[in-house]
Amino acid sequence: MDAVQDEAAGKRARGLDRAFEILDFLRQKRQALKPNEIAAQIGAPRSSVYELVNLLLSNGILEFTGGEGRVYLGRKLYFLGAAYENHFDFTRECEAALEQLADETRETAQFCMLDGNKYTVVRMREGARPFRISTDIGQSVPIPWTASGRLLVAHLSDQDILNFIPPQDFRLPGGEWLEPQTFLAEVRQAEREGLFTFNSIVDSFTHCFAVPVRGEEGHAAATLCLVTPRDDGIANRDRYLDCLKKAAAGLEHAPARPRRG
Amino acid sequence: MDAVQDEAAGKRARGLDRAFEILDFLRQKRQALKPNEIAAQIGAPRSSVYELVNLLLSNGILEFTGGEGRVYLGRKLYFLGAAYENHFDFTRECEAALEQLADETRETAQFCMLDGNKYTVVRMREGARPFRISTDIGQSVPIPWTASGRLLVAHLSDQDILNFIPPQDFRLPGGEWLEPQTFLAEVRQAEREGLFTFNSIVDSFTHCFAVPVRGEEGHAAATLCLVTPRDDGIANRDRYLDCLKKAAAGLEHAPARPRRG
DNA sequence: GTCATATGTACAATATATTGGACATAGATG
DNA sequence: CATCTATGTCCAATATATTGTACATATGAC
Repeated sequence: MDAVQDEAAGKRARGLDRAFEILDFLRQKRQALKPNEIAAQIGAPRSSVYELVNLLLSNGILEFTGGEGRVYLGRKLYFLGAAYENHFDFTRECEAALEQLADETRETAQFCMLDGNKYTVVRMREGARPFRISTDIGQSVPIPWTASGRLLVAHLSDQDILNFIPPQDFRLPGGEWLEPQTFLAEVRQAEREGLFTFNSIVDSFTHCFAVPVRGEEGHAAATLCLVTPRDDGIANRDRYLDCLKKAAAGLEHAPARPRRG
Repeated sequence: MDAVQDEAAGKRARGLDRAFEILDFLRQKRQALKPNEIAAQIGAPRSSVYELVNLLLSNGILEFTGGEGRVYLGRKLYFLGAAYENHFDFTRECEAALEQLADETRETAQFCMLDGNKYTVVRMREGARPFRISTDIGQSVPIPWTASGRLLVAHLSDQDILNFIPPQDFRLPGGEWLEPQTFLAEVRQAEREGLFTFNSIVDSFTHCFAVPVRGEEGHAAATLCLVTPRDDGIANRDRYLDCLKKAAAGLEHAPARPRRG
C-alpha cells in the first residue's frame, strides 16, 4: 500500500521496507501467495521479492503453507506480536470492557486503533440482536470513513492530519468526496467533546459512537465504539454514551502502560 | 543470539537480519531499551543499530516507550502476529485443550512449539495446587532441556538434529553435559512411542509429560505437556498420558490448518 | 578543572544488496 | 507444431546500505 508513495521512479527500494511491504500485503490479503504473485501485485521486481521471501523464510518470519510454494506470515511474527501484547497488557482489560459494553447495550462493540495511517478494528464483540452488525477484524480502513478516525488523529495539527492521511482516503466507498475541511472540523469537534457520533457514511443503516481511550501521552491511543441500527442508536444516545465513557475510563492508560518496568 | 554464528569477522551484516536480531533481542529482554544499549548488548555497530531502529520506528515495527528514547516492539508486530494466529486458528482449540487438561489433572499444562532452534511455551494453564509450578511464556529455552524437545525434532535425521541444535545447548543449566548421542536415542524413543516423559533435567522436583500435536506434514508441529511434582507424576502416569493423548487428538491438525482456503 | 562513560549525530568509503534481464521449465491454447 | 503465460533460477552491474570514525553533548567521579 505504500508502493504509491515510492519516490520518483528509478530509485531502488530498501530491503527492509520492501520486506514489510510484503508482510503487510500478505496480512491484507489474508491468504498464502506465491512469491511471483506477490511481486506482480505489489509492483516489485520479481528477483527482489524472491530474494526477500527466501530471507524471511529462513528467519521464520514467513512460512511455506498452502502448497505450491505459497508463503504466509510465520510463527516468529506470532511470537513477536505476543510479546507486544504482553508488554502493553491491554488484552484482558479490553475484553472485559467489550464484554461489559455488549451486556449493557446488546450492540456491537469494538476496540479500534490506528495501523500506520489507516484505521483498524483490533477486537470486537458482536451484539445480541437477531441481525448482527459486524466488521472484519484487522482490515485496514481509511481513517475518514469512521467515527473513531475523528478521535484517533485529534492530537495532530490540521496540517499534520492532511499530511498523514492519504488524499485518496477522503473518497468514500460510494464514490462521494468528503471535503477535508469538513473532516477537520469534525475532528476538532470530536476533540472538544471527547466523543464522536454520526450516521455512518459508509452505509445507510448504522449509527456509530466512538469515545477515546487515552494513552500515556494523553491523546487517543485507541477508541471504544458502538455500531448500532440508526433508530436504536439515536433513541439510546445518552445511555450508550454513558456506557462507552464508563468502559473507556476503565481502560484509561491501560493500552500504553507497560506491565512491569 | 545469532550473533554467535556470524560468519568469520569482517563481513557486513544484512540489514534485514540485524533488524530481526534487534526484534528478537527486545522480545527476549521483554523491556524497552535505548538503541545504544541494544547495540552494545548484541554486539552490533552503533551506527547500524541507530539506522535500523529509526527505520523500524518509521514503519511502526518499533515504538518509543518508557521514555529517554527507549524503544520496544511496536503495534505493527501485534497486527501481523494476530493475522498469523487468525490464519492458523489454533488459539481457541488450544485454550480448550489446556482447560480440559487442567480440569482433569489439576497440574500445570502447556502448549509448546519451536521458535527457530529453541523451545518455547506458547500457552500455559497453571495447576490447581497450593504450590504451583509454572514457567515463563515466550522465553526461548534450549531444546535438549525439555521433554517436548525430544518430540519437536523427531522428524529430522540425526545429522539434521545435530546441525539444527546449537552445540552449547547440550550444556544443562547445572553445568552438566548431555551427551548428544543420549539425546538422539531419546528422540528416537519418543518418536516410536509417540510420547516422552522424564524427571526434568533442569530441576530436581518435577516430572514432565509431553505428547505431540501433529500438523499437516504429519510431524509434531507442537506439543502438549504436563509439569507435575515427581511423586504425583509417577503415581498418575497412565492416567495423565491418557488425558494428554485425548487432548492432543482434539487438536490434531489444528495448529497448521488454515481456517479457510 | 580533568577524565571517563553514556548517548546521539554526521559523513565518507566500500562491500554488497537490489535489480533488470537472460534463461529454463511447465502448462495451456490454438 | 508454435506461442503465450506463469513460475522459478541465475548473474553481472551499479546504486546504496552498512559501518568505522570523528564529533557533540551531558553527566558523574574525583
